[in-house]
Amino acid sequence: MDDRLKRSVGVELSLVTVDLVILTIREGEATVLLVERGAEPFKGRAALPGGRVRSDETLGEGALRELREETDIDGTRLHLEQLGAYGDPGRDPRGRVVTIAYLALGPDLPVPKGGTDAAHAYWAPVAELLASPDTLAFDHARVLDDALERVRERLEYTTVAAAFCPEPFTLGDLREVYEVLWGRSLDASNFRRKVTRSEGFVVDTGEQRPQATGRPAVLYRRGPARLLSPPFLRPGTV
Amino acid sequence: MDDRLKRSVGVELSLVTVDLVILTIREGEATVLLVERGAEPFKGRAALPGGRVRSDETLGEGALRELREETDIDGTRLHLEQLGAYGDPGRDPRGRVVTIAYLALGPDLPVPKGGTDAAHAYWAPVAELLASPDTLAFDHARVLDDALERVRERLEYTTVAAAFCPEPFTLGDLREVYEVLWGRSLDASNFRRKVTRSEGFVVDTGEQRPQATGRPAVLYRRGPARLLSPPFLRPGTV
DNA sequence: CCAAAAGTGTTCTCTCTACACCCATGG
DNA sequence: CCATGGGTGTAGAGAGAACACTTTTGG
Repeated sequence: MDDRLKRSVGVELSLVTVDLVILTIREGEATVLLVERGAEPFKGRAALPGGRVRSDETLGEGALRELREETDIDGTRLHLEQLGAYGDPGRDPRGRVVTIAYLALGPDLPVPKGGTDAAHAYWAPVAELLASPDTLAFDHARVLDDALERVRERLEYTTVAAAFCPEPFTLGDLREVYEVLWGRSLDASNFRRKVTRSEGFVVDTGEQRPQATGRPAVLYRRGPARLLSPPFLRPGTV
Repeated sequence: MDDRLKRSVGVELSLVTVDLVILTIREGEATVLLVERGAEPFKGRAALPGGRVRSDETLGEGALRELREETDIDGTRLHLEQLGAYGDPGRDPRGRVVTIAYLALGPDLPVPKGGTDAAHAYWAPVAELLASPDTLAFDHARVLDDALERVRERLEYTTVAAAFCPEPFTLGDLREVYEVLWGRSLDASNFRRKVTRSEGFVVDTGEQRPQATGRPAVLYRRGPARLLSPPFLRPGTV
């Protein structure tokens, strides 16, 4: 921090942090990565991973660094986008703390246990957290809520759903992402048409994967398209 | 700021500001409210109105306060939403400054001249600013760019377009908002059907307004609906 | 053969689009 | 009467919803 800045503004400074909402699908449930806080405030409570932004990095770089430090996940392979800023006075008992929340979406990833900073990181089902919001430290329940709504909306207008699937994936895998996050079942045949007719959403690998039961499914990879047009609107929002 | 916080984090603190992108339509052009900066850095340059967030207010309250102080506009009657956080190192020569940008949409408003803080506030056409981005201080050209794209998207999925029209307004007025911001002309009859069939978008007042030329138009007010479903997709995005 | 999931086809409906056409006003 | 913008009607194309039906595997 530049000395001139400190002098000119006196004590009107804030602590700025980044928090990460890292979502994935595990065993048919939307799941978020949490850490157990090791320091006050909220020591011992569950919280979103995050930390202070350094003065020589962008907000996005800070998010990637915290992701690596706290969870040992390489974020460059995840979908990462800014969710918003949270700065209500009183959201942190220490005083004014503004946090920039980031949304990270990825396939089910193993979280290393033991040895590292990430030792205390674990996956938790989103549904339970939203049902009892006081589980989470700070205003993280609200951040999580906003993140989920953002994801549901992103599924409608973009191809990010594929970010949840480890490659290669079947159209059934992809459909499960929508079904879990939207909380409703979709017609498999209409879903197939929608996805395969959206240019650049998925790419056929030519390979197949035998299923636990039923006919083997063709395997796909993520395509180059990022936006869905026309969009894939949630049924029942009308 | 709590003393504990200052001690615990040392100098890793940032200045947090809010910046406002206040958009309106004036004479058929998208227009943004700017101020001439009265202090370094960028003294004398055009910039988005904004300022420091106080420690006892929310980010949104800070945005409303700055709006009032710098432009004398009562923001409670505008559409106000958070756009995002901008915090690249180097965006402010004084050091690390994180700004939370807010988007404000409203009808063409008179800006008071003289006497107040708002004396140096004025409307500027957006097109010229985007064509020569170095006109604006800091990274405000990028913020403005993001704001415009956000607005164009909001027009598709929400009823905010009506926020640009002083009440009561005609469907021609409303259509102009779309045409100006999307940069293309729309079929008037299809537009009418779309709007009047979207429940709660506009409310018929029963009154009429004589036009400069042609048949008088029915006057409407904003309806209670905030979301458009089905959305009103931009033509040609496909 | 049966269950289950993949994948195809069909029909109905709704929306968007384009464009023709009528209405009401000022000049 | 004419130009102009408001407002209505209509035919065609395309997308989505619902659902019947076929295919391909494991058990």
